[in-house]
Amino acid sequence: MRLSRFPLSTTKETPADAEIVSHQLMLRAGMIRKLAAGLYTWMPLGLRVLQRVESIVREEMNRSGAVELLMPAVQPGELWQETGRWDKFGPLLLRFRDRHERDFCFGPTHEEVITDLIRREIRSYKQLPLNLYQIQTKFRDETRPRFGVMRAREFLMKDAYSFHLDAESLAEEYQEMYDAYTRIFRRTGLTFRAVQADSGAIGGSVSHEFHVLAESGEDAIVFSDGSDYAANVELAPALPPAGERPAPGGAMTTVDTPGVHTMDDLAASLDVPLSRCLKTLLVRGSEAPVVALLLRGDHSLNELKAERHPAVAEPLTLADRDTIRAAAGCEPGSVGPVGLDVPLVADHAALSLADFVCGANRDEQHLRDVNWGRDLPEPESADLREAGAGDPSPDGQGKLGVARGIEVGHIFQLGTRYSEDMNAAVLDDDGNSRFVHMGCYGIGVSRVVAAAIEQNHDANGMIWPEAIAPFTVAVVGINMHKSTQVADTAERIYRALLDAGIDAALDDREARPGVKFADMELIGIPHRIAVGDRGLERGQVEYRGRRDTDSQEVAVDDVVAHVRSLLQR
RNA sequence: CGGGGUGUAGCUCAGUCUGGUAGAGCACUGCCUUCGGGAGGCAGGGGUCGUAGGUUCAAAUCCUGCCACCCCGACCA
Repeated sequence: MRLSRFPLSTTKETPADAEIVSHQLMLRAGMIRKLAAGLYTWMPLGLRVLQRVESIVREEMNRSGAVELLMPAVQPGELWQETGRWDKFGPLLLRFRDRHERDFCFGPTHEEVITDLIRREIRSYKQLPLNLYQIQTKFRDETRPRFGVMRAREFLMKDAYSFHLDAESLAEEYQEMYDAYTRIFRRTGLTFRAVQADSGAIGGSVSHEFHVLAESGEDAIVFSDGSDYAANVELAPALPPAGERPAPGGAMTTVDTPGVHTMDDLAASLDVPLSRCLKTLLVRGSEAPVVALLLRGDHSLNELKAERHPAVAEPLTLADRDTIRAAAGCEPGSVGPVGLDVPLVADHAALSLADFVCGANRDEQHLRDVNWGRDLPEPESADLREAGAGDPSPDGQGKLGVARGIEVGHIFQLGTRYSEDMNAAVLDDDGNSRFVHMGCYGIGVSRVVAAAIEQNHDANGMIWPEAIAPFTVAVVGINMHKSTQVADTAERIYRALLDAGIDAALDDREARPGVKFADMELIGIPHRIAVGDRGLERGQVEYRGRRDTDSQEVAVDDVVAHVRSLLQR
């Protein structure tokens, strides 16, 4: 590509409405342009990256035996009525009517359409297993689209659906997809992790998310340093502490704690570690109006775990100030379990405390040296807290570390949920009709692009992994409109790179060198060859990798081989 | 949906408090100089100041409604 004929449109200034670095850089580099909230045009530069990701996904899906098709983006509402999701999906589903007043929606996902297709097409177990996928634009009417294409309303998704006679076949295909996803994300050059994810009503570890690791990720994931255990933190169990609870020491006493309303205040004012304070959270109960959840002061509540506890009402609702005063007789900062007449559920770690500090259920007072069994009854125990760094791994091997990730892929065993609702069945070898088992497998293709930037950038801009870079090499002509020597050499190198099968850009714009360098760094081209009169006098050009701090001189005739050797690494 | 914020040139923003002829930088066009790390000079084009109404001799500025966008949260997978 000759950049003189390519609509590159970079800016020095960061657009005011972009919050995260990938969004800022994509706008500054001219990769995307906003049309409306959550709707973006992919400019030629951005589209090149998007298509590279798309190609990798397509190649590996095909390699895995999945077969590509393309379904309509617009879907009839009646299909969604069949599965009950017309109502359940709520405003996330963009609905509209055609001229005959029939209901339609713009597809946010395609389980209904593909299941409808399969029930018409597939009659026999001999036609199974089958895995069909598409790469297509989806629309989800998010209440708050944000972060550019990271969470857009319209986005590009690869969605695959597999169909099987039984659960065993589904499990095999699931593993096939797990392996394919691993190859896909490995090929993009990104650092990623597959983690166990919330599997909803189905149970077992039959759902995995694939996360690109990045500090700015919205999800926390935990992983063991002693095994391959990795999970979304919302799912990771926190093991009960090993060892016996220490014996009680001195008698319980009441202390005045004026102005103390937070756990940090409490630990500081009484000079006890946070880990020996007890946090009491009042939430709405499923039977009792209020239930107290007890946690160690340094632990935080895992909302998913709390919500799944039978005593807790769904959805999880923290008690408001009035409810707290009615139940405990004090302000939120002084609530404690001693003498509190509501059901108590204690996290395992909280239950192994001795001589702890907690609220006294009187304003501005707390209790010291409180002990389970002695000063109050032993409460029910449960796993309520968020697992954290340093915790033992749930599989018993190693300790947990915590990282942040961006969810770019999700694979799931659906079972017969949709096939039953929509009556998608085949005949087995005994002639019996059986509902097909289904799996679904998604990749947020456009989100991968943003995630790649979140993970790979510096003060000068983006740093693309070679596999998804918009161009692999930039040939920058220094003042090439003034020097035929430079123009000819740059042109020759550019053509030689193309002939070698390397995706090169020739920066033949009539711009100053500093502008060109800055642009090539902003748009993150992995390799750069600068051609200028100064070096050509000695038969040399300059090579510089995007992460390098210095350039190196390479003979004009060797530069293509030089780049090629770097690419083969 | 709740809370907060912002709407002035393509972009980043000043001007609004205290009403009185629409501004700067970047970008863009032309000319000159310069040109191996986001050049300088001169000249120029570009605005119904988000929108509708109101107050006023006079509104970007004050008042009211509406719209759009952004942030936090809840929601969603």
